[in-house]
Amino acid sequence: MARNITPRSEDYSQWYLDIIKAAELADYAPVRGCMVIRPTGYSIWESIQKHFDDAFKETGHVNAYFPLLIPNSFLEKEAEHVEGFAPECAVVTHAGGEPLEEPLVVRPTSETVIGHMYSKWVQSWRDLPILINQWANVMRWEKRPRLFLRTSEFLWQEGHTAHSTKEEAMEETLRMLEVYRTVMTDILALPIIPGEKTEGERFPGADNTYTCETMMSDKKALQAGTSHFLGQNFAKAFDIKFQNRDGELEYAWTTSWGASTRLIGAIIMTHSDDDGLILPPRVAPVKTIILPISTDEAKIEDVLLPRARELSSSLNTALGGRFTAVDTQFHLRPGDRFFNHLQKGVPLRIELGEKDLAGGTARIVRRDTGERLDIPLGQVAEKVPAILEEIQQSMLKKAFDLTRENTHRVKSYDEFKEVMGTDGGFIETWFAGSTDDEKKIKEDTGATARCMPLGDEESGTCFFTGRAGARKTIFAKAY
RNA sequence: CGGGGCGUAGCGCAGUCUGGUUAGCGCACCUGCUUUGGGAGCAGGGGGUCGAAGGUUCGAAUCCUUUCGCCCCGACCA
Repeated sequence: MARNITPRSEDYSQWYLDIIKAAELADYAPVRGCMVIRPTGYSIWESIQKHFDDAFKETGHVNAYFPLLIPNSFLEKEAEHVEGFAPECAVVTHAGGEPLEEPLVVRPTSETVIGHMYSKWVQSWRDLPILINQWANVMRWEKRPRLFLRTSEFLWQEGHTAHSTKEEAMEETLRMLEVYRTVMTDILALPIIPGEKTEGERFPGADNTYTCETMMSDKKALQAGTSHFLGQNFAKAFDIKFQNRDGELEYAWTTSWGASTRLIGAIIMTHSDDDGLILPPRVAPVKTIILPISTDEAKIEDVLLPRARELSSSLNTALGGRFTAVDTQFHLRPGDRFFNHLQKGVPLRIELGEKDLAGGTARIVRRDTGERLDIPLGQVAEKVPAILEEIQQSMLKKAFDLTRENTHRVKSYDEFKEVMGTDGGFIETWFAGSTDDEKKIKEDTGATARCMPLGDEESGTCFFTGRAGARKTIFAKAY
């Protein structure tokens, strides 16, 4: 048992923070709400980035970089946008030792500056679509920060596209939602429910927002990524116009979509246990750690280390990358070395000691189940990929099962309140209420409308208003 | 911004109510020896302007005033 991690059942928030500390993922920065992402945490982010970036490239997007500072006036060009973001913007008022003529906003998101640039770049229908993504930091001054889930500065990617037709922009919005769903499910092993946001939960300035909602192990919902159909709102605000095939001027249709370092928080809260982090193999920067174990220094040098390096090399070949590391912390005793990698969530630990060598095997220990296997040395490289894959599938299934088991169907508000007051979790129901109705429900129960799941075109009777034609909606308490 | 906690060694804390030796304990760290397949044992050692600033007093970690910060719970949000 870990002695530096509060049990999850005792204090969920503290458990979450303890894991981040024990796994050395992040640390508090001197400025409130800001965090330092430590090397172990950052390598997870790099892995997430790689999988998303590949998926973006496969769907025809290219990367670019837009500046951190945005003229204050840009934000004000889109009424809903400024209303939504102004309260949480950090503003630069001085530079070069003098007050600035116009304050500069540290970007909370980049729709405005990108809209400005797109209007310069777009003249003809031939200039469309523009399919650009950027990896960047953004700043939103949060009242109540939490490591990875909500920090004042965070890292993310934001895709920004412009299209000549509404249909094409809507297709792009849903395509990228599906890209998110796929990577989050297949790589991060998160049980994603893709859906449409209700009006009250929309991105400021969007006609429509789509989301990937996922359940954490405390049964609360986390918004893991969003894709927005911006209509012509930003095109009109920033004058993104093109001449169509008939020679007429039209406003472009734009989209934007983002996912952030919050995903690391999602991985922690979905998969970890009381011993620390558990990483799904496909996202783990180190998938297997090899620990040579012996008290005999000469034996370590002459026999164990060479065998470990050999094994590491054949494992890397089998896994198609540098995914294996050899632990050389010989100043620590074996127990300390086990816990070190256990807490950091490495999916497989391979112990290579004198006893193993004598038997011609290696001991392989699964992080997710603790299961131990003795495998003949010659077969390790061949068998490990399948074991990792099994871990991946098993973790995803476990997470999906939790979601399924904690999703309740209700028909009335009384039932709704009963469920939220006891079991919690997700509530799946029919809803046709207004934004004010959502506020009332939140005041009463703490739950908010998370999304209206896609692919569910049936309609029913609203549990709150009694109206017919209501849409299937998921409610939950959310991060 | 409201409510509740808390600031004493890297981390976790005792001491504060009732002012009084040189401010303690556990873990971690350093050295040595013994150990070593799931978080070792013994011995020795280093490390503190007690969050900050004022005040009361012969004397303040302790009492008074002000202030800064952090954590948790809410409202706002990826």
